[in-house]
Amino acid sequence: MRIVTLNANGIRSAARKGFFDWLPHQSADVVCLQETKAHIHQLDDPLYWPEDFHCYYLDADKKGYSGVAIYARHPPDMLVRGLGWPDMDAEGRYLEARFGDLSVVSVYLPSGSSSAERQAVKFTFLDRFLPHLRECAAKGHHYILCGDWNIAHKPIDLKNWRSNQKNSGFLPEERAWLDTVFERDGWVDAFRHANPQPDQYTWWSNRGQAWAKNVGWRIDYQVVSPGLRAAIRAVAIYKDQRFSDHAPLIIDYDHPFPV
Amino acid sequence: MRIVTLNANGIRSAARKGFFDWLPHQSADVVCLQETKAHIHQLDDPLYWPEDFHCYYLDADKKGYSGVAIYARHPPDMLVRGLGWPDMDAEGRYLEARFGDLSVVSVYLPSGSSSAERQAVKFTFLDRFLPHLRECAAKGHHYILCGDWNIAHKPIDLKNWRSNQKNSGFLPEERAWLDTVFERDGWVDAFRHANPQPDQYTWWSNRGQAWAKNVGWRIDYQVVSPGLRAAIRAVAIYKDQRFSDHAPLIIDYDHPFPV
DNA sequence: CTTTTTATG
DNA sequence: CATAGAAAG
Repeated sequence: MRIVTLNANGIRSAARKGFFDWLPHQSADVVCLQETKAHIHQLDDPLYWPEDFHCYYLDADKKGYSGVAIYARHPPDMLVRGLGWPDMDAEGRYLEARFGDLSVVSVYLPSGSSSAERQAVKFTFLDRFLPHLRECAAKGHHYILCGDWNIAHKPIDLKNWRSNQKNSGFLPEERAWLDTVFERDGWVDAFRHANPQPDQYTWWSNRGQAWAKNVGWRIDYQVVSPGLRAAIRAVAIYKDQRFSDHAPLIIDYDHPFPV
Repeated sequence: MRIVTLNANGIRSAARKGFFDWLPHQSADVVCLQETKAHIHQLDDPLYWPEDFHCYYLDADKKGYSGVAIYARHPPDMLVRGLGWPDMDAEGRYLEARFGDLSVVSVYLPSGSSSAERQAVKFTFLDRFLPHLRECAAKGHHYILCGDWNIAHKPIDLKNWRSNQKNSGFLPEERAWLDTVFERDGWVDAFRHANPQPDQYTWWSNRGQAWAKNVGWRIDYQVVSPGLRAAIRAVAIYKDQRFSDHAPLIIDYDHPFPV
């Protein structure tokens, strides 16, 4: 079972850069996208409805902003649109597809980098999301939460950790929150579980020479429930092409895809 | 004496397209620009202050909107900024440089194409500009009024005159106003005086294949006072490079440049 | 620095 | 269709 996640930074921009030429060659079972930045009526081109997938979009109310999607090779038994939080759901941040005993989620956590107000929104999301994760855990089935969590967990997860300790995305409170998710509650950072190497990033600023110098952050995750830890087979960050300021995170699982 | 006029559709865009590489080779005495679309503090690059010229900018209050400029090889004796009409002057539409017995003007008449409200503004400008022209004529010295008048005068001055009779820029009232300027008041359309050929345009829509098919309009003029009629020596519309959706209009006059 | 809007032409 | 600005990341 192969799952691909990508913050597209505009699905139409990613399309122009060849994402939909690349995708059919990935043998993906599920594809999770974040920051589609489009309303569904702007995606009438068949390009945005790739063959062999069942495609679901959840848009923000605001045009050109946020938005998540899931493409699934097999039709899900159920689709969950949003978290039941009207303020966050208006921003198109959470889409869940249930396949038998497995849920795959495409989630886009708020960025706090643009203002103190947006950082407060991010903290509010974190405050509410932890109980949500605990409800998921209590359900007793498998979860794979794919997406842009907008937090680098540890110093190994970004190039310049010292200078970023006061910047959104590597604040002590944000890191402590991820500690709780991974270390107390037992969720698994699938990429890091399989790859302990440094310099493994999924996002590079567009400013300066960040990409050329690999000055990046690992803020995109596949976070899996404890029962899937042993099923993590292979992990990869795809950097041969650039569809976005983020790179696709591709993970293979032994767990059979429920059909 | 050579005078060049161009609606730059953004002086920074025209710069990217090589306007300031081309300009030094033109032996221009005066250069008139319209739609600079920049505030002067955004033009600190020396590129925008070409050597061998005295450079004057008149900006609109609104960022990125309208704005005119004059570059003069010799320093003018006097510079007139605006027409004394606060509403129009806030839009950066009129800059006059006086050299001895000659005034050279860079003028950008309002476009009416975006709304009925803007068409009303255009008509208001026309209503006030005719008395202004008569005041100029009464002064008894020479005038060369360069710029984008946003009106094609006669059917020969645009490709599709029949279908444009209800469109701003070729309305009967606008054409009649130019009739008054040229036929009653005796101002001279210098390009047409020297070149009676059809298909001589200075603006082409960016939509479709207007440029490739030469579906254009002649809406940029050098309008000269009657005493300069006999001094019109050579006229040209420069189309070898494209700096803008408008083309430079270059006219040589026998009248010696007053220094 | 980039994507996507919006206003304007 | 293109320029430039605004909002957001």
